[in-house]
Amino acid sequence: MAGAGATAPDSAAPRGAARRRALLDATVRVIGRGGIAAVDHRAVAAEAGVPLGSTTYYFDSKDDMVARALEHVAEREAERLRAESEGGALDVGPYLLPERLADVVIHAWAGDRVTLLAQYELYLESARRPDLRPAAERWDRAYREFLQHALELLGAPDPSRRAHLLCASLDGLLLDHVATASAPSDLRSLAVELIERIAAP
Amino acid sequence: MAGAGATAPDSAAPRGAARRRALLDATVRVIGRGGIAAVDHRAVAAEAGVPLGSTTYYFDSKDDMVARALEHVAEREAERLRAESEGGALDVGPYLLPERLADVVIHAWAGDRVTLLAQYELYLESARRPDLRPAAERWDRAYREFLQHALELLGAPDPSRRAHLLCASLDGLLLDHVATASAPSDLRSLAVELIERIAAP
DNA sequence: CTGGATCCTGTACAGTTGTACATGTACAGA
DNA sequence: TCTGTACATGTACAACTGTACAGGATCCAG
Repeated sequence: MAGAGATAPDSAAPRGAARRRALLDATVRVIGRGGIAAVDHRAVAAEAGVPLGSTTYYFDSKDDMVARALEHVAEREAERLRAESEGGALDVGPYLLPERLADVVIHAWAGDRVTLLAQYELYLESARRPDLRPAAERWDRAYREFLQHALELLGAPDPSRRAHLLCASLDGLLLDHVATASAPSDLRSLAVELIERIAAP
Repeated sequence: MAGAGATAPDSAAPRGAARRRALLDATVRVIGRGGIAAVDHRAVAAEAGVPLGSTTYYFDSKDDMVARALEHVAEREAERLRAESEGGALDVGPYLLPERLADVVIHAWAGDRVTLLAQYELYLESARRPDLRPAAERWDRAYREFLQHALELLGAPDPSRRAHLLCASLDGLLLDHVATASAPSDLRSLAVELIERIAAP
């Protein structure tokens, strides 16, 4: 109680944290629906249901807003994958693992095309803005570690390289899916085949 | 005048065609460097070295400009792949074909990161704008037909499905490459492995 | 040469957008 | 209760952007 902050229940979560998060979610939705070109203070504020002034209170600039939005989704995805990995999502036999893996990778996104589009948009933006690279790289790393773990369970050789390959391939598959709005069942079947082929000795 | 135009040597290429193309190329460069968000009449005009007024003369609107830019790159890519396929680019033995194929897919892009970024940006935009879908689909189809032809040469079963899989996977690999600016030699080696695995019986 | 079509461009302007800031309000600690 | 700090927002404005358009240059058939 003495020394470090005692009475404050949550010094890491200042009062405005919820609103800040709401603004970030709104930014992601705006990007998903209209691309980064559609991001402006007024659109984001309206989407979040807050007044215009809030956007300049929580973010230094428009670029900052986009940068935080990337960190936001990257952090969320990384955490989700870690949780999925530590929880027993992959604890099925090697025969079922490819299906299970495909579901984990796909399912979380299948329902939310807008967020998925925003993720690609932000990922692409990170190719152009060096300040966005660290967050994008953490995201990538979490994704690959997740896949590597699965590949190890499948007994695939050189799992690090295979994870790289699988990460990129599945990304492409998902991009194709989101662009063409293909049927989810087709996507799943293609993902499973891809996983099996890349895991094969 | 009577009947079909006789004297006109090139009724399909009106006088301003070159300038129009220059504007489209400029648009692609602007997109590649700053995303679709960076596209505005003045930036494109400056990039093309033409006055502002030209942009409104050749395009109905900013959206139209972006749409034509997508059609421009899609058409160019489709033609390139068809030419590559009909010229003997793939006429090597099945042992060398994967390497050759990887080179064709990669090499044309390796040198021009900006154009590649623009292509992804535009492809993503086509996921949001229905009017861009036809061009994006023609692009996709040309890409897949090229890959299918190669897969047939490799004796892969179900080449249509495999081409779909390979198309998406290579796209993902390239996206990863362009985002992380990875070494081209790594990219090539990964692409070859992917081709071999997807072509395998 | 003439007339008309096409090509071209500088300028103007209304609408939009990023951002600053003055003016508050809520709340924790003294 | 007082006070400082974080939270909040309406308003203002300079800069930017899309687009219209008047007027001019160039070309070519007749």
